[in-house]
Amino acid sequence: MSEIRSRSFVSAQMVADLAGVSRSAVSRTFTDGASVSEATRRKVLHAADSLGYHVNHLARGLIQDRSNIVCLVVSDVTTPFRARMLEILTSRLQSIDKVAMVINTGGDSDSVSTALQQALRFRADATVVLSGTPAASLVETCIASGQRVVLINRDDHLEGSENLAVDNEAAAREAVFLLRRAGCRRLAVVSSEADTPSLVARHQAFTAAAADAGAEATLVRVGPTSYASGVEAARRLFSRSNAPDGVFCVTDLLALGFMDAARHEFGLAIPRDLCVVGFDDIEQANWESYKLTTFAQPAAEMVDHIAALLSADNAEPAERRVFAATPVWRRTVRPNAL
Amino acid sequence: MSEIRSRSFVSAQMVADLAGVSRSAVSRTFTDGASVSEATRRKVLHAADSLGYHVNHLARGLIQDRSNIVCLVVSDVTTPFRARMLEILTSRLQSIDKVAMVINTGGDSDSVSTALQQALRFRADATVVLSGTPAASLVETCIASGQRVVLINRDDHLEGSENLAVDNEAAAREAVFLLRRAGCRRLAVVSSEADTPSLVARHQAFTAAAADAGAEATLVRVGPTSYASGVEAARRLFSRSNAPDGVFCVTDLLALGFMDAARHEFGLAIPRDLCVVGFDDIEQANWESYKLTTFAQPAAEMVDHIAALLSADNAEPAERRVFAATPVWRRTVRPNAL
DNA sequence: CCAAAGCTTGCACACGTGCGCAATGCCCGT
DNA sequence: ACGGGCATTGCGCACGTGTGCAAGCTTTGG
Repeated sequence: MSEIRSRSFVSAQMVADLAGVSRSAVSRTFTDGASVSEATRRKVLHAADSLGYHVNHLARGLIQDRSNIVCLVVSDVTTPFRARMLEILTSRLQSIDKVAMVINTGGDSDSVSTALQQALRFRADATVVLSGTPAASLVETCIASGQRVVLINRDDHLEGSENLAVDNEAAAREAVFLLRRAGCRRLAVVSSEADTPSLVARHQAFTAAAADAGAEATLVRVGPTSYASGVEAARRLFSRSNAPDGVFCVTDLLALGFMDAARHEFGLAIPRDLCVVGFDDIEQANWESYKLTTFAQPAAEMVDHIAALLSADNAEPAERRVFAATPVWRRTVRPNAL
Repeated sequence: MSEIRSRSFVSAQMVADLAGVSRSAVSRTFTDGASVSEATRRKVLHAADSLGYHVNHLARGLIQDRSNIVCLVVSDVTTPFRARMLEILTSRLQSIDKVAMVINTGGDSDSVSTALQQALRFRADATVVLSGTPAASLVETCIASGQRVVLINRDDHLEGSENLAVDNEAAAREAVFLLRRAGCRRLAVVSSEADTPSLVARHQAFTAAAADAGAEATLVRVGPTSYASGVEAARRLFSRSNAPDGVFCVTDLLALGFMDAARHEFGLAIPRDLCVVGFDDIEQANWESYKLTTFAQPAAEMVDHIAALLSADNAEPAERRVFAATPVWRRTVRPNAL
């Protein structure tokens, strides 16, 4: 039984032959709003079902001016916040009859270009860049080809792209306010060495806001944006003299590592000895061991907005849309009245 | 400036015109192993670059017997283990020149069928089912059409599908052994109400192994497979008399919730009062607040195996491949010599 | 009973590509 | 010089689909 396994998808022609109608009738049966009589429609559906026919979306995408494919460019999917964006985006896209093609850029900007090329090659209707910095020239090509390009948390506004961002500055200012109201004297901000625009914006805004308030904030940047980096940041901050008592971590993941090290390696009590504020509101921030006070990114709203952008087919002028990050009060910052 | 935004991808013909060659030459330039002289190749590449040309993979997939698309059917992407599988799978697929199309089934088995239909419609080379139970008839259609179908942690061996599984029974037996060696007298196993075959296999094997060892194990099944369910399971187990002192949680996520509730709500010390064993070895299991002793699923090896399956084009007889889950020793089980 | 109008249906073209086939040009050995 | 072999090139077909157009059929109104 060494039969050759070759592709043998059933085509509309085969369905038409079995149903005794023309191929057009088959095509119309599976096209919304096309004119088919109920009788032939039933014949076609019956034949299609018994043959296991499914419309070839590759061929359909060749004819129509949309492939119903949306490319998601992302790196580091294991990061809880990214995973959540993926979760919401994929199911939301399906609800508007599109399908997600996920391209993992593995971090380096070189492969972001590769990702955009894949988006072009598969004639994606749109490309959503969740992480990484795309080459401007490729973005131009995408837009010139009629693709939509959605950039999330990028500073550089590329001509013709849609931009979503979170108001990092406001959140960072509010973090300073919360920590100082809790009575914290020595502030610090923990970030990573990644040059992600949103992370840089957060720690820069934090130090600026601290300076405005007459306080000084030490900045620590460690490795990648991970739990381990949070641990390492705590080691650096608490090994030196003049250790901070109020810390803003630009990411929940950093905050959780930071808290664990502060507690278990340095015996600090949170929020008594140390107040911590995070950013993202990942699921783990609400775990009993952490109960991290943090800023929630409105992931669902952002995805809704993206879905609306992709559904609307009018060539509206690309606008930058800013979302507010709202504080989620838990137990790592002392309450107002100290 | 109300110009209509219409799809205007550049085709091979346009490149050919600009380069002064035939369209075939353009096609061959972008086809591996085709015969093109260095001179025309350069002309074509130059023209393609200045026009922003990218091969249309939809059209290519129409001709060839492979689309280079692999469909990943998954639900609940935020679950750390699923996110890790996605992370590894997407990047591994890219390394063998395939691209991942992710279909989120949102849990219900109805949409698993929808997912398989999408895989058929986009003429995917293969479909990898990471979660959910696909309808047998649709799987048959996929295989009859020449698609590969890879099922992960499914019991029912569907004809023609490739099956990967983890040796849940062996791990569950070893969990019993570890807990009894640590001196635990009253065993329990925490699972969810989901009918995922692998989870059911784990808790069934655990109770069976416990019975073999002359011990009895209480089984608690709570809601979905989540952190919150672990919390709830702990509440149920420790509110009753005869509380367990050795618990196997069929998932790390359950274990972490279970530990947090045991510690913070019931004041138990781990591993002194209570030993806990998990399964999956997600990143959070290694966090300082948990340091969970668990069984590691060999995600990378499984993905390598999938990649090998998809690269090989021989129609080898579908075989069920079982991977061993190896114990990762951390700090939630008392060491051997008590 | 007839004309007009509406609904269905089949034909044929187009989408962008890979590849088989034949033709052309070039190089080399005798 | 000449024939044979080889690399390169262009032509044209095929892939599976959506859709405009015209023809056929059915219904309706008078």
